[in-house]
Amino acid sequence: MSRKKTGRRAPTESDVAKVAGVSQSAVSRAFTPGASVAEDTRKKILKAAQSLSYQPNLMARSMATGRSNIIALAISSLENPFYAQVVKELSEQLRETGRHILLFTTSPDGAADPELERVLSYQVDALILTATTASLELTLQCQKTGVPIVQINRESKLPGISTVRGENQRAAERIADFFVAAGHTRFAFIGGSKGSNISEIRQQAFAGRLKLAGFDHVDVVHGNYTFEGAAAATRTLLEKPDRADAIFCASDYMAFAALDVVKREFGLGVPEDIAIVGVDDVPEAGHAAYDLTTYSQPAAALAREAIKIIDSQIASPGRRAQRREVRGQLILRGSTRLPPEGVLTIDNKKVWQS
Amino acid sequence: MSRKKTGRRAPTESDVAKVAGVSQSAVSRAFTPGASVAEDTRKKILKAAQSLSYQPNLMARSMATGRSNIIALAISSLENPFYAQVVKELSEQLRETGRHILLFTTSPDGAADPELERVLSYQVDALILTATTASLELTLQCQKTGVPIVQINRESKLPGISTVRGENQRAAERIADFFVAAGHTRFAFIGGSKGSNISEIRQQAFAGRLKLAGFDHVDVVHGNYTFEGAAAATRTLLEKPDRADAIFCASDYMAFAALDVVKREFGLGVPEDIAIVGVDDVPEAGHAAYDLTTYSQPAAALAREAIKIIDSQIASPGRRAQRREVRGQLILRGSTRLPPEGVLTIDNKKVWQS
DNA sequence: GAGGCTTTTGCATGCGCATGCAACAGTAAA
DNA sequence: TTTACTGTTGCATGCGCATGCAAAAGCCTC
Repeated sequence: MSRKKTGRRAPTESDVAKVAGVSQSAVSRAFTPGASVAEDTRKKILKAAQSLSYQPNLMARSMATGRSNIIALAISSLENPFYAQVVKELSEQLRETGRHILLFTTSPDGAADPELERVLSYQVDALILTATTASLELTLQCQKTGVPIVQINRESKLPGISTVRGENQRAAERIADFFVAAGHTRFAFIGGSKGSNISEIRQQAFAGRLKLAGFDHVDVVHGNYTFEGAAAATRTLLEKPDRADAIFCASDYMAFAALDVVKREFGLGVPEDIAIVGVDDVPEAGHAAYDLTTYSQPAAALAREAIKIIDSQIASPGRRAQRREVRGQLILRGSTRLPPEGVLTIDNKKVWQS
Repeated sequence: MSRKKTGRRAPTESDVAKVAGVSQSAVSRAFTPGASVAEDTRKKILKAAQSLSYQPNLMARSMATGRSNIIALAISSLENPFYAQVVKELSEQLRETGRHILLFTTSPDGAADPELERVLSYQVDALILTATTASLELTLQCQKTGVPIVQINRESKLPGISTVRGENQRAAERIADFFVAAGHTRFAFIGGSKGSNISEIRQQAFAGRLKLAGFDHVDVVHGNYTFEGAAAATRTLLEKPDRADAIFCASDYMAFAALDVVKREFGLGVPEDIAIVGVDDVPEAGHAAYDLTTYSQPAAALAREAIKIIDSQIASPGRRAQRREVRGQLILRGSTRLPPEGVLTIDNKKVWQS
């Protein structure tokens, strides 16, 4: 009876058509919003489809329409809760418009990943990169075929790549101001990888602002956005003779490592001996174990903007690449001491508005 | 010149064929390992493909072959680092065989998610569920069309669903033994959701084993596998008059919440006043901020087994559902006091071998 | 150089769906 | 009743690739 072992193939529109006594195209139209079908026949068709538990074959639909409703997401550092959050937000928000994510985990330096070049084989409607950057080849390919690329949290010199990010410049400056206001005098910065432009922007802004306040030196080390890397970087910092009393970390995740090392390995007090600030405001930053002061970078908003860009690029393919910034704020917790003024409580959170 | 604005369509096999001066089928064969093509023509074709930067259209290939090389992954609780790790492992291991993940984030009770029913529209080769369970309808659909389903870390009563899990029973019993050996006398269990069978298995095994040792009562609360939920559950526990001195949490992530509440909110000492043990051994458990004793459940191995099952089911579709267990061990850290004996140090980690 | 083989190639078709076009039915207006 | 539409339907085709089959081209052997 059955075609082959277990695998009788899934029902197709033709099967439904036969049952409903109509043509295959009628069935197709019944499932195409806005197509021309009489209400009666549509009902008849839907009933037949139901009885066969028919599901449209999206691959075939993609072939016919040239639109797959699949968005490729390339990501590194999934162990960093911030990026896990971004993935979750993107997935949920895309789902609202019936789209789904094809996941590519890559190295932090995505430009070096040949696997990623093959992403276009899947006929994805767009490409989102988070915590990675696109190679030149990939970018050209995408432009040629009209596939929008958006990078979240990584800048790009390449034209044709849109970007979404938090307030890097402003965050770094505010943190510098904040440290100064709280009376700190010796500063350090734990950056991501040396190649990460975002990290460098923060570093420049941080150092620049401190210079204005009369502090010429910032101790800079790199944690490569990993926990172990940041821990090692922190050790380097703390072993120096005139060690910092205020550390700005380029991500919360690295700040957690710094906290671990400062408190447990070196037995120093936070914030008495050393103040630590991160960026992102991941949920863990609010947990008692870390209780980290941080400049927020809302994942949901980043995801939303990225999707908006994609949609606008798909709607009008000629469109130029866009750059968007999402606002955040400095959220005060126990890893820093409070400056004498400027502390407000909003929505049950302490923030700093100098 | 150009077809439409920016979007000149991607080159196809026919385009390559024209350039190489062969037929489309020759091109197809050149890209099909094991197909019959002369070495010369293959080279000629590859060169032509290169010059056009041709990429095969995987949608079309899927249509023709009935195999998409896409695996659907449904997951909830992505904020739990354990599951982030599972995603990462699955992604990386699947990539080695040229397959990719189509991501579905769902609620913990996936069976209630109608969106997930549509997963088969994508013609995925298999379906992996982690931290969720499949509905009956979905299961039937999959069986009908021969798509294997594997659940990671969730049991299933439905036939036809394969499962992969850690040592739930054994973990719970070992932890019970361990608590007793360390001299604890009042026990509590913080479970996941009431519907989670895995959580219940652990609870039963934990309570059962304690009973054997003469302890009849275990305080049970539920944290729904969320941080906030576990924190609330812990508060409930600690407010009781004769509160526990040893808590077993059904996941590390919930254990972190418990630690936060115990230490900061109630100012109790860990492990002096209360010992806490989790399950998973996520990287964070080893971080100084938590330093959690836990029964490990290696994500890489879980992913590997899941993929093995999928492969075997794809290879021989008639195959029955499989159930596999991945071994772990009790890793001792600072959230528990050490029993007088049985403590070994292996690979720089303390484990308990009674 | 002819017959028998193997290897290589092209032709034709199908996968499941969308869609332009023509045929058709139904309705209202003349 | 005829005409002019509007709204529905089916037909035919194409999306890009894989593959069975037959034709063609080599290759060997005698």
